[in-house]
Amino acid sequence: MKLTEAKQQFISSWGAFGTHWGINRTMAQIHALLLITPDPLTQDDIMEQLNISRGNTNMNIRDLINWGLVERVLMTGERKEYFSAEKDIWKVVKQIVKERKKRELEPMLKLLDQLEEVEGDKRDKNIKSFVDTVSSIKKLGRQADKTLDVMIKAEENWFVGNLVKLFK
Amino acid sequence: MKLTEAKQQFISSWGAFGTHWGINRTMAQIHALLLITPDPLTQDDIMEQLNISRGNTNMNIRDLINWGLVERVLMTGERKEYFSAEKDIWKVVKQIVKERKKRELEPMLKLLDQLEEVEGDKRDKNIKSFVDTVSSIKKLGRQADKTLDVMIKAEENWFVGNLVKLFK
DNA sequence: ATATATTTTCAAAAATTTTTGAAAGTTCGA
DNA sequence: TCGAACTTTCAAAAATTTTTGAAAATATAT
Repeated sequence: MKLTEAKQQFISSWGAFGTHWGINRTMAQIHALLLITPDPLTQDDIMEQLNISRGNTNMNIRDLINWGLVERVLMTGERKEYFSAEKDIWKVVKQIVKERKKRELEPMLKLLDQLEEVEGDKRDKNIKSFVDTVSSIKKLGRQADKTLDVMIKAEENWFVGNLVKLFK
Repeated sequence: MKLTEAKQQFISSWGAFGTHWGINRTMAQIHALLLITPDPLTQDDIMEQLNISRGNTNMNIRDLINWGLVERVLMTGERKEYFSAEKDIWKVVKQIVKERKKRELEPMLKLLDQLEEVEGDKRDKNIKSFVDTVSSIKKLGRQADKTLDVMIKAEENWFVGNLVKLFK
């Protein structure tokens, strides 16, 4: 397979992949493009390579920056802004985990705390079933939260080494 | 908070939560409803409680069954089909992990294998950057794949106990 | 076998999300 | 201060996803 074709494949699969994770196709594609491009790219480069409009490009780059996955790069003597993606995949994964934890897991745990305090007789079958479900989700959620905290701080070696040993 | 309100909140948040994970709102809501309802429900019960059409209900129940999260229950002497969700959250999580691994992670790893074999001189900066990215994603992906395999087989106690100790 | 209850399908409609592109805003050198 | 280069915004259009509901298919009781 030729490089051009391989790149194309990677970008398009990464985009499709993203949609299974609540990330829009274009955002994932821009990320993919920046991941496999050694040098920083401008908005125009990205627009051209992915065939998307200026506005779309701009918005999705902004999102990627908010996610901490892409950064603006200033080239000396150049007026245009350049963009480049973090290439260390372990760092990328940790960053995504960190953000999703903050955006999704933590608010969910907060809500579950409230729901657990539902009024009424705990012997009522309906109340019991509700509280049991909420409690067990909360318990697992808290556990996951702690586990992810450690993961976020860990080095890749730690993950690949220790954890895997444990699993044997 | 009253039970009715708490249930409503849970269902609607679970639905919103689902959309961040590429799952449609209704499917997540039906799942939530079945999780907190002690007895199995019929299609009509679900339609009524969530205010959705018959077709929509039917399709999403089918999806939930395909995901292995809901099962048909036959009530003796009843003609209608009833549905009930697995209530053990650890089992639910494992089932979801298992399915997503099969549907997403494994095909992605297969693709990366192919992409890694791109033609050309590895000293070319563009080829090198591409191959490096693909390889490192593959490496981490394979690791995750193995780790998830162990997790799928594990008991909840193992997760809550051993893993957490390791993390301290 | 027929009538009735129940489930499934799927084309069209509705809702939602994404994309576009032109206008407004900003930055910066001369 | 002006004007060109560049970036950002956002209402409208396009694309995509989800939902509806009525018709078709299937199952069951009599």
